[in-house]
Amino acid sequence: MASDIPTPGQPVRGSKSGKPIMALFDLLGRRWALGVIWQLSEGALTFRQIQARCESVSPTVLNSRLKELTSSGLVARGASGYELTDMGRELFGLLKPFGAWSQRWADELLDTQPKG
Amino acid sequence: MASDIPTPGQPVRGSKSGKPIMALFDLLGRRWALGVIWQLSEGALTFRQIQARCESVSPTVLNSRLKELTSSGLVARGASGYELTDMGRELFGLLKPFGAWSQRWADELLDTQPKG
DNA sequence: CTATGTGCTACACAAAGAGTAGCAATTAGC
DNA sequence: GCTAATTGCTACTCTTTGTGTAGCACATAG
Repeated sequence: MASDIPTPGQPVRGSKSGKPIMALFDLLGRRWALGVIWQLSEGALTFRQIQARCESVSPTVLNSRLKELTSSGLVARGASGYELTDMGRELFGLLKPFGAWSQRWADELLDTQPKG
Repeated sequence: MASDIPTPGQPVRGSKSGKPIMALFDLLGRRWALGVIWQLSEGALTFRQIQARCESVSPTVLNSRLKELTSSGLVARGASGYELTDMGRELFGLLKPFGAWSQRWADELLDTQPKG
């Protein structure tokens, strides 16, 4: 449903105050939301291409995420498929360092917990 | 269940490759995961304090998130409650800019979509 | 032995997501 | 116009995840 897409300024799941950061966390804390943004950072992709890159995402969920991200102004439909908007690319800019960090996290985690 | 906590290096929900970034996105893309890290950034909090700050989080889910974040090395139990580890604080460092950005996002969004 | 606060568990219910099938629309070749 | 392939997407059933409320076991304070 379009109406439960988290929007800053109005109450969202888990935050009656509607604080922008909570709306954002609600939006990004849904399955595949972060992954879709990540995939689109390299350029526009069609629906089926996104599906293929996010191995197990069901079309139902992908469609929901795309609608949510679209009406949140992070994704738009261009000639060659779905792509990040300016705001979407800004957000990816913040997300980008997570890539390198996750590597270090993985190393440290596998070091301290060698198979658990 | 402890066994389906996303861990880099082994397949996670949505990524058979076990890429660290996908494990991280899986971990953070669960309800309240981002919010809990955000709340803990200001200092240690007890279980009930976290509950109170994340208005509608159920104890079931909060307990799951805390277990996941703990065994992922981002959160630990100290004398005064749950708190971020060094890695957790590092991750919050990456997350921090999202606060300011979400404000601008909110402004721009409410400007282009003035109520819907 | 009550009173309060803690971390949590146990349900019953609801919402979100997975997985598969398949349709309407478009493009291409014949 | 008919077939075939590809696209975005809906429909459906089933499983997983999260909500909401109650309440227990433990601790500290009186």
